[in-house]
Amino acid sequence: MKIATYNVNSVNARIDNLIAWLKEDKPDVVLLQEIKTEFNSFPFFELQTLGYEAKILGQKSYNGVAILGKNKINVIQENLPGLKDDNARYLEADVTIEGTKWRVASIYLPNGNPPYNNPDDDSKWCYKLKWMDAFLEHAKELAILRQPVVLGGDFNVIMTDNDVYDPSVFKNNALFRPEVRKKLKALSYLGFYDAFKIKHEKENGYTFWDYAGAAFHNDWGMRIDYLWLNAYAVDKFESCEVNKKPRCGQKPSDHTVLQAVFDK
DNA sequence: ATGACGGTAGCATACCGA
Repeated sequence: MKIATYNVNSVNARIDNLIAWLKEDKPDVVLLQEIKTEFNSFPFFELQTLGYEAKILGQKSYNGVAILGKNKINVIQENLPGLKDDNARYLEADVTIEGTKWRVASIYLPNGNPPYNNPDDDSKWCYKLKWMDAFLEHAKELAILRQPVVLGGDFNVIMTDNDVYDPSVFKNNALFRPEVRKKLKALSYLGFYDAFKIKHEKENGYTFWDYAGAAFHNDWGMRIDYLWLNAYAVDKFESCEVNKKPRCGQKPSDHTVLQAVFDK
């Protein structure tokens, strides 16, 4: 059983890449971020042809999250409870696979910059902190579920110096400030495990490389996409890998796929 | 200190991302 997360940077601009990857890797559940489209323009048909049902929380131009599955998807939560949010960034569902009901969420956490490039405007930074607080409050509810839980997506947080090609460049960046690192770390105190780090202590695990300046070629990347597992999911957990192939071809997203394999 | 590149809306160029 394979669960993957992929920030596609527009599902319609990426449809060929997405289909090629789905055909090759055949994940059972896919968490998509930045689909950048609403319901009427989402490629439901193309995905159905490959055997995937899709549930989406869409938005025109920006943001938007989706969950794809080979099995029936029951949406549990659209947007975070207790947060008034104009952006489509959170979708949670139950998916039953071979008799086990999995709780999954597709998460697109706010970027939070400026103040990095405009110290006078802290609105986006404050929005990120508020969003993370609402997410952690909700994660406390998810932490008591007695079923496997996988929280995946683009968290827009670089947790350690090892997770970015040059920590000094990102010192004051909203992705790397101590406030957001501390908040994401709190997820582990709630009993969620960083799937990639369980299996890979030393590897950088980059999931994003900027389009500009040959960043991918030079491996100037960062690890900002995560799969967080509760204890029930860890029980079934077998492996977690970054798949760089979707970042290599024609017209790639600036992110790539992070996937985890489970025993049933 | 910052948007090179790339996507969207919509038709020129502004806004957004990390």
